[in-house]
Amino acid sequence: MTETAPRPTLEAVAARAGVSRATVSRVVNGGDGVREPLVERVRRAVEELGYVPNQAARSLVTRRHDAVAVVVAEPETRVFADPFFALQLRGISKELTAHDNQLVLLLTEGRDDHARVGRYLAGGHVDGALVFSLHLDDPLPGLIQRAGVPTVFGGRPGWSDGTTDVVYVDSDNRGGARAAVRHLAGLGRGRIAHITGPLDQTSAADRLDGYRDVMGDGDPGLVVPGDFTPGGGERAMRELLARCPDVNAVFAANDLTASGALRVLREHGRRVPEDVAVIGFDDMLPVAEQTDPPLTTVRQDIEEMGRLMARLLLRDLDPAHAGAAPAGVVLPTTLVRRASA
Amino acid sequence: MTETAPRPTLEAVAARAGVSRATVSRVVNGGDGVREPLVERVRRAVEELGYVPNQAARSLVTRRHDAVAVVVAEPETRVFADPFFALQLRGISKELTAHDNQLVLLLTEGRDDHARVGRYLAGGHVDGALVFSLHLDDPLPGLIQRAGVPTVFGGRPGWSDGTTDVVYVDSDNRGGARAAVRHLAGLGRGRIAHITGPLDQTSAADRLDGYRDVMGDGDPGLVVPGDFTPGGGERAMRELLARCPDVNAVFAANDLTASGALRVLREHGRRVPEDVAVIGFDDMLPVAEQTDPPLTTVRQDIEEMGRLMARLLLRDLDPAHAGAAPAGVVLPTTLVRRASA
DNA sequence: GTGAAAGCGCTAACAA
DNA sequence: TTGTTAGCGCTTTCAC
Repeated sequence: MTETAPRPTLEAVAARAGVSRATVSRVVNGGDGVREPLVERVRRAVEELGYVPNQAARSLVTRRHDAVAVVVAEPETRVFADPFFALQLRGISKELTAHDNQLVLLLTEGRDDHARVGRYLAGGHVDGALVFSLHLDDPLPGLIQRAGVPTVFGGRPGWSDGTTDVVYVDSDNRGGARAAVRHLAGLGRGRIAHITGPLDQTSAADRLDGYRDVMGDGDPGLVVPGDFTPGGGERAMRELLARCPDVNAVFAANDLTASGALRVLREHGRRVPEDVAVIGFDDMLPVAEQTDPPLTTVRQDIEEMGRLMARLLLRDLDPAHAGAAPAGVVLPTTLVRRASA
Repeated sequence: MTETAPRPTLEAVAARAGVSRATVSRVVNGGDGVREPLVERVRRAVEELGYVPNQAARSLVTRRHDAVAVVVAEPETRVFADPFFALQLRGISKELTAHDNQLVLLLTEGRDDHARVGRYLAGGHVDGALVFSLHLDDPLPGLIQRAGVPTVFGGRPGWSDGTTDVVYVDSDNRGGARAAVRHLAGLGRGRIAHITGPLDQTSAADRLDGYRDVMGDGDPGLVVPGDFTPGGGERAMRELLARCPDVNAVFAANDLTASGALRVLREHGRRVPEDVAVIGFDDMLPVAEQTDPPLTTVRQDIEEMGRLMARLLLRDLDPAHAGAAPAGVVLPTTLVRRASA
């Protein structure tokens, strides 16, 4: 409907400035090696004509796209139900924007989409990819690596055995979990339970490992499965209360889980933190600050993770830094004390 | 680091299949008007060589990109704090994917970004744009329209006076609000309050209008400002209780607001719904189902809104439908009864 | 320092 | 139906 007015080309700018196309091109791309007065003339012509380079034409010859794909596998709605994804995306967006790169979002939910994403990446539409690999058995990461596109993963991929050279950014889930459990122990709690996340995700598995680092092979009945949702937290807490009525502390795999647990504790008349101390994970503000009582939790800087992923990828893409990629970056976590523990 | 193997070109495929480039091009783009045996030969050559069309070269001549920008203005973190945005994005993504279009995400947060987005859209990188215009005074929509890119807005833009031909998708905020308030009235409640959203957003303004449609010019003290957050809901509810202790029903501008109100009501020993009935808006499952008691609310199908936005834009982009764009589409809302009213 | 010219890989007239 | 040819708008040697 809106008729596309024919946009001015390099040619037009060159004509107006009274120089060659090559000179205009040079000016547009930084202006090195062009004498000041000419630069000025060209700049003015660009301005007057409202010239904007045709990216397709440029990509055709440079083979760069200044675009990065962000691949989000979301078999479950959960990915969308918490702000995690959005925050990370924001971090990524900021960093890409700062380096004049575009963000192409690829949402997948199933086998068909995998093939599509593989094709797209292999098709050379983008310079690199940022991939969120949530599940241990996700075929996507492998597919993507085969596509031969420089990639940075968000969260440690499950199959990363440490020897392969995958680049990823992760939080120190294990260390954070340890800090949480130690804090509970330091409060004098002897019966510390853990409500896990879905253990096919490395983040959940790592948090469980952290718990075990501190607790050793204590009462296995104190570990109950959750799924990162409030509902899962409720179910787990009920089970816990039934099985180990003497539990006096809970380390929940994330804040949402903790909020569910909190609700059940209240229901059962257990005071928090007096009777049962509770710690979450994430420090998702809208959750952690709104619970009753406000949640002590392990904070991870999600937006920073996103930013870092983008930074790593762009560096990898930059010819100047070719091949200097580290295997993985793990961001620290910090314990945020509120009222629940 | 990963060396890009030189990808095969049309030329190569043509050579291998023993046909001309034009024929290969035809086959690759649908294969109309090419005899079956040739189609077959070309297909095989494509397969064997692993040929993938170079999108840049194609765009250069077709002036199509099969890509759509999604512009999200998010001056506030709030946009990210609830799953609204993510759901809409998902709907958009699904629809675009189904039509082989890519999603370029443009997140903005401030003046500088506006200019950047304007430049990008004017630069002809994408075929169209989907824009979320949240605030009345947002300069972005105007900027974008000036860029001359076909655009569909998410939510009625504030400046849309109904006469201009903006294309947008919105929920029936006003009708939904009316339904909610009528329901409360039908419950026999005489003192129905409204906690508003930020009134510089059309959705919030429309909900207030809906409330007024039913309540007329009743006690103005029953309308208190909120901001779509739980905290805002708490503050508003406290104010309400202080000002109109006889309030026996609350229509909150969204679920988050309602959750805050609920908390304060509980604090004050008011039973819900016996003493005060409460209705929210959105039917954000993680919120509405988790409140105590579960929230009666007005549901809007957010994912469908996203899908519809994409569909409208793609139709507008399709030469076959040129210029047949409707002004705005308003999706119905439905009252979901749970326990709070 | 600047310009001329040769493509990048593809599509779309136009011929055959 | 198939092939030939002329660009799309840009960057980039290579002369000048």
